[in-house]
Amino acid sequence: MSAPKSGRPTIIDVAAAAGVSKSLVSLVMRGAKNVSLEKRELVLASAAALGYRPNAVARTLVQRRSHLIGVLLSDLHNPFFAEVIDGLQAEAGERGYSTIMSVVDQRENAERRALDTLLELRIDGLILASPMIETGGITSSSKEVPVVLVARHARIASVDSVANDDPRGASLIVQHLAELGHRRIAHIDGGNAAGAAERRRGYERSMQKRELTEFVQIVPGAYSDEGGRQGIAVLFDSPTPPTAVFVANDLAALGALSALAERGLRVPEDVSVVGYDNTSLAAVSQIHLTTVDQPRPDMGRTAVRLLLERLTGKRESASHVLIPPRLVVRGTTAPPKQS
Amino acid sequence: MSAPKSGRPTIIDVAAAAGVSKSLVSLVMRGAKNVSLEKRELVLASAAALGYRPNAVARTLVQRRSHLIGVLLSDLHNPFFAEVIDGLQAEAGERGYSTIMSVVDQRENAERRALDTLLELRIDGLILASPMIETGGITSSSKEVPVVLVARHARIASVDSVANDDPRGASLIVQHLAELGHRRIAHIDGGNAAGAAERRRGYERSMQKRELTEFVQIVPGAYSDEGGRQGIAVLFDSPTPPTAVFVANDLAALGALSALAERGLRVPEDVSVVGYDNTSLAAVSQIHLTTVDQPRPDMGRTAVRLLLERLTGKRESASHVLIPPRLVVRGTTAPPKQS
DNA sequence: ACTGCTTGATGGAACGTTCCATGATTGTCG
DNA sequence: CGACAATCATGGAACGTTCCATCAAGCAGT
Repeated sequence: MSAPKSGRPTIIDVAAAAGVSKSLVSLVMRGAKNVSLEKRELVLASAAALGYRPNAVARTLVQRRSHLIGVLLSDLHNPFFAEVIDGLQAEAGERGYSTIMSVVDQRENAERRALDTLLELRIDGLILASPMIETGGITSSSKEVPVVLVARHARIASVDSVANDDPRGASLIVQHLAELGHRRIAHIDGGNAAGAAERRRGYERSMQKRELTEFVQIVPGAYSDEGGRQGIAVLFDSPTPPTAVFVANDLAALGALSALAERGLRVPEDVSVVGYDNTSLAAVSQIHLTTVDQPRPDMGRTAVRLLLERLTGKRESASHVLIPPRLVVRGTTAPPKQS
Repeated sequence: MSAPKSGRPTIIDVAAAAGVSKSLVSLVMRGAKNVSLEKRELVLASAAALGYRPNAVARTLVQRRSHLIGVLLSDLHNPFFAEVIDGLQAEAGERGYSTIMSVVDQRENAERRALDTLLELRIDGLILASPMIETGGITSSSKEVPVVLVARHARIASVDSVANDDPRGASLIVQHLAELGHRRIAHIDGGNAAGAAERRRGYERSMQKRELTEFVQIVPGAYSDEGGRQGIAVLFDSPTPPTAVFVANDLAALGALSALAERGLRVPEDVSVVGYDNTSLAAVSQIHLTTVDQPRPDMGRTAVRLLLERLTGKRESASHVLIPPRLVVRGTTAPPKQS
């Protein structure tokens, strides 16, 4: 009630203004119910008048929990993660948690530093949407807070994970193409990028199950424009080119489409092409690529759910969730040409 | 030295283990120089042995500053922001700040809530990469912490901003096309989306300056596939179609390309097309769109720099920075057909 | 009228740091 | 040799909350 005081008003200033104890102000701010209506309104009025804002830092210190979930993101450019984050953020919000994200760039130690920052802020849990981080860092973090890995299969027992069922996605593609009448279905793979091995394996097994083993043809590629181009070069310089190509991901599929166009081959009339990931690129009308969609928001939501199960002590053992993918048929697939 | 104590080790535990005062441990952890080598190593050894990690929450409370920059992001899907964030994060890191991001989704009050969370965490400054937030929210936040607006022109005196020089970008496009020999240069605009008015104005003025006023032709569109398609329909149903089209942004330019292809018009042989934004789409080899690039990482870096100028009290008045764009010539522009 | 219960309100300790004033030990210089 | 710095180390207050034990007042039951 004397000097205007510098800095932001605290609970104590509000208490003084309202003529009550700081404890009571605390109770009101937290919405406790054992407070008389009269005092509650008095306190709220004083708080509003002073422009009081609760200090989450002080609260975190005394409660020893922040209600904050840390998210480490390796790459914002990959539109894949944007939707994972959407789901993640929505689920966290509904459960009373906020998320704070740290994006990691390519520089040395950036991941380590970002991780330290998050852990020093005393986040309650950590979600890693980062394929690059080394296993050592993950396990050591998981000693301090629960950790969930997204979009990457984990071998680590102390850590939960949510990933796409890549073999299943590959099998959906083979099924679609086979049902259209294709038999010469080739695969341009993604090298050793995340999920590439699983997609390759899924393709192979699915071909075998359909007794198309003799038509299995895998050529090396990469998750890039160039990777797709090279794959097409190899496949269509051979004496027995395929009638359909399953390319490891959408970006590579675009490269494949370009390379086919340059060879004068029409899609889908001459060759069918399928990608993987259902990136925004695939939906563009000029491209209109048949591909496989992963329910990305679901993956984010599931990650939060797994984390909270650990936080509330509902589960002790690691849980590894596989999310089923979905085929999205667009304009790059059709029955094979009658020859 | 007695019971193992539950919870994480604190500075006091380290002090006890090393047989020194907590103040000394604090000095060592902060890298102060008035500490003997002997004690420094002793403290570091104990800290490592206990697995001590500094608690940023306690530090923030006593220092009354968090060294945290809050970033509010309206839309992760727009690849535009991904690179802004890259620059932002890099610059902040170099200046000893960490960033925490909150992504806002479409739900009611989401922005308000995200903003509150950030402010309650006592961030030192706020960067808004969010075209949707209402002006009222911005000004009231700017009373608590310095605020910088990215990629949106501000009329607010208390807030700094960094934006692209859209009129300049538009003029680069007109210049490029004019130098190729085009005179009938049309513009498909972006309605009232961010920057659209500036691009339209830039186009118009630049045409006038080159004495091409009689060829100015603006048709309504939108920042979308469909917007571009509609623009093409209007332009090429007219008796005097243009030889070149400047489309308001890349996505709309894609729609325009599709629509032109459907009409049997070749790009760039029959018509030249230019987009704006240099999104990853534009670089894809199948599209290879001539467009205008905004130095997005620079915009992020500049935003942080503006913020820190305010934080350190180096500047009091608002600063509004315009970043110059750059023309990226690819395969969708060529000299007009001789007719 | 006394006990015990409920409701509403309170003061003080605690959370894990940093900062400040001060203390102890040594070295330097006239 | 005494005074005075310089160097290294320390204890306690403060930061803004929450939590806990406690208390005052009112009320019901016997």
